[in-house]
Amino acid sequence: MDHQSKLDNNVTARRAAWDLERENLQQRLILPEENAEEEKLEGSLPNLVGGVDLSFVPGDESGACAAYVICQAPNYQQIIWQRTRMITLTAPYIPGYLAFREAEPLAQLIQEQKTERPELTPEMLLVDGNGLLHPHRFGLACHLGVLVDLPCIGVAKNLFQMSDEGILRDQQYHTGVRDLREPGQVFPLMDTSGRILGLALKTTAQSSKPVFVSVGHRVTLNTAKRVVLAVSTYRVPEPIRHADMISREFIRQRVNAEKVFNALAKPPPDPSRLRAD
DNA sequence: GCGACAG
DNA sequence: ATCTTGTCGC
Repeated sequence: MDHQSKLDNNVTARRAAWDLERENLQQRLILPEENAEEEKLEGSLPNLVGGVDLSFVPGDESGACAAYVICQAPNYQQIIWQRTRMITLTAPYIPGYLAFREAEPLAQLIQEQKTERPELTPEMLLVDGNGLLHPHRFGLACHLGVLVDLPCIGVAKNLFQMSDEGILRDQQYHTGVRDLREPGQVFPLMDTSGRILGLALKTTAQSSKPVFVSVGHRVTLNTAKRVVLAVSTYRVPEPIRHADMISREFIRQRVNAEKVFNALAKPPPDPSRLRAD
């Protein structure tokens, strides 16, 4: 048995276990009817919107920084609460199984906030990744939404192509996206059964590329679209953009501190040794 | 077999 | 996700 097939077996075994775990969580997923009272928001916008993201240590498979921010209306550029944490990831990134790598550490940050500052719990949580727009109809936004039981929206920066499902960058897709002119315009992403799994949404006039919005948990696609648009000053919604910047900066600081430490700990190279032989 | 592949 | 600076354009 060669090395490559051992790796393949590990991935296969992992997927089988994760599929069972996913099916259990999936039973707790709540998807409100699109027409049903338009939820609690009823055309209004949430006052507090949360955002989560991870940044990674360059050249390190498991080192990462998790960030969770809460932004406030009206423009959601103001952060009223934030936390970052260095974490060690246990699972590899396998396409379709992102949640099993990222959901747990993010859920911990959110649960801590709910305990320490329950009054700041956001009415909506934005996640970097997909929700229903997923081969198992249960992406990170669904997974995390169920874990913390918060209304949750998935916002991906790239389309997760699922050729078997009819979600692909074909001619129709390119045409539809090219025709997005104004912020708020969408191109529906439909699977082969005719179900709309998500939207390619143009968030700002400047951005040529849309973001890919899908329902996570306890939210309708209409509300998801409305909220994402409302919290977007730039292409990426503010809460996610801030979580991204904060976690990146944390990593950058940490890597720099390491360099300084190593420079002081190791003896500086002795130039005289270069021609000492 | 080939290409695709959220983060 | 990350490796990476400047550069073209509004």
